[in-house]
Amino acid sequence: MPQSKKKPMLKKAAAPAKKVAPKKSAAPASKAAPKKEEVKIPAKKQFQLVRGMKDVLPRDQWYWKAMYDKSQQLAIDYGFDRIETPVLEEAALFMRSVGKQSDIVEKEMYVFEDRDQEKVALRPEATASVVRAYLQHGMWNQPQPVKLWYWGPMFRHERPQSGRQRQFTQVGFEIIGDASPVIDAQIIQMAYLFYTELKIPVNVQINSIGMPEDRTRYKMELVQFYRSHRGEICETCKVRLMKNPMRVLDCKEPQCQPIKTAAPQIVDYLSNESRDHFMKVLEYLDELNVPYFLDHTLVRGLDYYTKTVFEIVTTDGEQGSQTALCGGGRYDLLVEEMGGKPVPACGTAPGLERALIQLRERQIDVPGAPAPQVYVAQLGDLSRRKAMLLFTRLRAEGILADQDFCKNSLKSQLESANGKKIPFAMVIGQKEVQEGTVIIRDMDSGVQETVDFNKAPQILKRKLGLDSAAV
RNA sequence: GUGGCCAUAGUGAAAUGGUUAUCACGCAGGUUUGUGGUACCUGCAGUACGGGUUCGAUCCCCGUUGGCCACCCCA
Repeated sequence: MPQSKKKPMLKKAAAPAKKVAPKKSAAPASKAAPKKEEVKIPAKKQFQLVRGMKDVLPRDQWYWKAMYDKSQQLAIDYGFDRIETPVLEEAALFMRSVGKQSDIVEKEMYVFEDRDQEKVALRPEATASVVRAYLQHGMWNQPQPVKLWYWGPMFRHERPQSGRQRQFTQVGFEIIGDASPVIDAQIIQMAYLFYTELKIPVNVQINSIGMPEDRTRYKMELVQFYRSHRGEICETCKVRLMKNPMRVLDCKEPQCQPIKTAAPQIVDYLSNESRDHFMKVLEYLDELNVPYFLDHTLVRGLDYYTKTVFEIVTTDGEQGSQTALCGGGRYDLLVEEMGGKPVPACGTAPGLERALIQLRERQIDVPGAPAPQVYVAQLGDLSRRKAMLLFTRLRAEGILADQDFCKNSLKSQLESANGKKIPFAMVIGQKEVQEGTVIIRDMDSGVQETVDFNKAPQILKRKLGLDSAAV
């Protein structure tokens, strides 16, 4: 018997298909216009999330709100305007900006043809979209720099882990139209404040990768240096040397560490201009009391970065897993590369799922749901009507009341009130309806008082210390 | 993308190649539809999916799906 319990619903769904036709020849007969691939729906299927996707459940909503509020506050304080760009863009946009060779585009991007055979992509990041919008809407005609912030889902097809999903959320701050190191410093400060003001301890790691010319000279030196140590380095590094030399600096193989430390550093190959810029950024950060660690091995995976690059990482190195909470940097060439005039820019993008993990693990308090001040209980249909009316009046008075008018037993209603630690309960039964009264019960002491129905809200206010006369 | 570990009610755990898969929390209801916190009773809910081995699989094997870890990379 018990087994049959789940089936009815499923049966219903399957029923039409069942008897419709002898079916063998049914398929060819249909018009077969755009030739759809069949989506098979197994009869007993338990639907699960698509890999790498996540539900945001009620228990996390207040964390999300705290992060959103913090982002918005920073945006307002620093004079950013909100922008929202679509999740879907022309695939070529990211190939151009993020880089065709980059891992993000090459092996992680969701690219597909839509029904018009248009090549589209789910955005793997949003800087490219923001720059696209800057150009498309002629924002260079506005006072420069243009400061924009966004919040939304990004998509990368990677192997999921904790703190790494295929759909994840980023908030971003972009400043387009100014080359000054002040901008870099402010962007970094904002990212830093985002975490520290949420009580998440973090470290800022910073480096400058200069302009392409600087890098070309550096890469030659680096390759030459590594060649002279060819015997000592790991296999992957040998490959990296050919494909993308600067990646050797990311290597975690123990055998490569000594070579890495001894390797030439990019800072020594910067042009005077790049070097001055970097020094200025550091000076501003000193002045702003934003602590940072210079990390000459920090190179980032997006092709568009120039000069300043930085990452914000967790301070607890518990597991090596997903310590990078936020990345960012300057991208002075991107706007031009995307078809605009040469316009310098700089930005950052905190990853919110990773911040969320920190908030949870550190059990950081964030503002939660406002607590109900009174619970309205009723017995029977007649009193339920009065109780509903009372609830409405309480609400009009600005008192947050809780209730379960769908419940019948007083016991379970008080149980519910107790469970939520609500300080007062109001009880209406037959007798009270008759008398035009309502019982106010102090849930802590159990002391009860019968008061006039119409005066109940005011009396409760007094008990709650909200008496307007007292103000 | 590569490699490894894993999958039992909503949650956290336990158990077994053979009757009805156990416990706690949770949720619903009850202990004379008028009183919560403690107590007691009842109920709800599960072996991810598909295949194989077997007389018999939740347990062993394979595949799928999903999670986790490391790498790659990144947020």
